Amino acid sequence: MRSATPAPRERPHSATTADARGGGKAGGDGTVRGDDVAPGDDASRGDGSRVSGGRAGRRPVTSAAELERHALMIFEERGFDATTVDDIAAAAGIGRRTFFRYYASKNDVAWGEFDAHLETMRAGLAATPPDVPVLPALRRAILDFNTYPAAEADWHRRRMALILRTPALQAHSMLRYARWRAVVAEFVAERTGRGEGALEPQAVAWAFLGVAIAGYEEWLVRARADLIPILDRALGLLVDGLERSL
Amino acid sequence: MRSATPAPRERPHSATTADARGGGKAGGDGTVRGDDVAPGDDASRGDGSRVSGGRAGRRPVTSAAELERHALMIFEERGFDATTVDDIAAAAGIGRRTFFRYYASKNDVAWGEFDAHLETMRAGLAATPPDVPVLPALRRAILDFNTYPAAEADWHRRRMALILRTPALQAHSMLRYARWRAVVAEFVAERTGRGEGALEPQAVAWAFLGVAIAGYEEWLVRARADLIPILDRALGLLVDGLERSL
DNA sequence: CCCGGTTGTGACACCCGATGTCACAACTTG
DNA sequence: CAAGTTGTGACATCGGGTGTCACAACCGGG
Repeated sequence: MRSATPAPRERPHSATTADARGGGKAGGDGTVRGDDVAPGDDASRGDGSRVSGGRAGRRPVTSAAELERHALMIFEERGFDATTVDDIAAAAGIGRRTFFRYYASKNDVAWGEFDAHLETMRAGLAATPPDVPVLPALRRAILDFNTYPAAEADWHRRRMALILRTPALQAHSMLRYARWRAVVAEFVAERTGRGEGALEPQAVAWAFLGVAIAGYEEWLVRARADLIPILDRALGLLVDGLERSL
Repeated sequence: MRSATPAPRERPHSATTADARGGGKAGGDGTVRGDDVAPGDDASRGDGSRVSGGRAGRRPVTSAAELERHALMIFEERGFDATTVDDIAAAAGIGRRTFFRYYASKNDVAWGEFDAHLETMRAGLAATPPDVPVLPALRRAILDFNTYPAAEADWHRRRMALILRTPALQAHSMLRYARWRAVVAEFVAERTGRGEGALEPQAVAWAFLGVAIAGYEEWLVRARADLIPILDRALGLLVDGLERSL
């Protein structure tokens, strides 16, 4: 889901991209930050064969996933705040302006294709048998939502560590969380026959979001632990009642 | 707590402040946004009497509270994003740079003296009799924390509406919430004998934060409702157990 | 093989939030 | 009045984000 690198082609006329500095009214001397990295270290195709799937127009130079990889590595190496968009763009071999066509902001890179993933949770909740009570249904759906193939576990951990430990990203994540909560609230509203904006669905959504994040933070602290059991314990606090669990 | 306007004095040599535009290398034509508003509409003292409390140095031209008032009004009128820091500074009759000496960012204006207020909650929790169970103690403390004098109710509503409905502020608020959660978690940790960073204290803090915000949102929707009963109902969801309340 | 339509990129120009620096204003105390 | 202290304003600079426009690269069809 995360590695769909499009068919790579060799880059003709790539001479200009080295000095790809956007913005900056400053007529200065250049301040070349990133070095001229090849856009992808994937296997390069020798011939100029046409592999395009009948799609019109110029082929993308990179992909959102590849940008995300570059960005995450630089973030980890230099820190999120100290990394400029130009750094990421240069590392990916694209211009600054192009970066913003893949991601709306520097913050958004960290979350990748969260929204698409979220849709699967919505669908999963909608498909829950009606005889499963609301809270256990949520518990199950949230666990599923956060279940990743083992191969991606390390990647996921690094991504979440970045998100949950960088203040700017913590803040920005609120907007993602809002959509996540909307999905949960929608389900609770439908199940309990209340309006989606009513207190109970919203409160439940908030509460589940909160304990889930607490679970994530616990997971990040425990070096080699599995996420799911911890998350399950956190969700259990709500499902079984806080009082009984303290 | 919020209205401590310092003794106003007439402003000598105020001629320059009209064109108080900071930054901007642009040698453009000016783009004068805010009009030259008087810094405070409070009663002006005629004589130049010395009322200072023995404090050395130049007296502040304005105050954080006054800036907050100006800012909130402009935000409501023009929208948060469309309001520039220069607008606020101009309205308050100060320079842009001076604004940032009162508040670290445009976002921070909205929250005012939240941190100071938070300390009282910490103290209140610490002073809770040990025979009161954890969850009811939290419920009580949170209600107290959000109890404002009736005179400030409208002000508080407007402030929270701004915060909870402006994406940029929603995001930024995460950082305030983190400190709020830390206070709650500290209390729970002490009561339950766990580490402050352990899963349960953090989860409880998150959950209470969440339902409290849900309560606030409900309050904002209901035009003339009181905050406290709604908030109490939201907190009750956790204290009494989610399941029993759905 | 050129031609128009489509899609992606790069350069340029700007806006605005935020920060460091420094000179100067205003006030207190001696 | 001089010296020390505190607040303010102007200047310069950085970096994220956006609109615009020309151009590149690919498609199909004539």
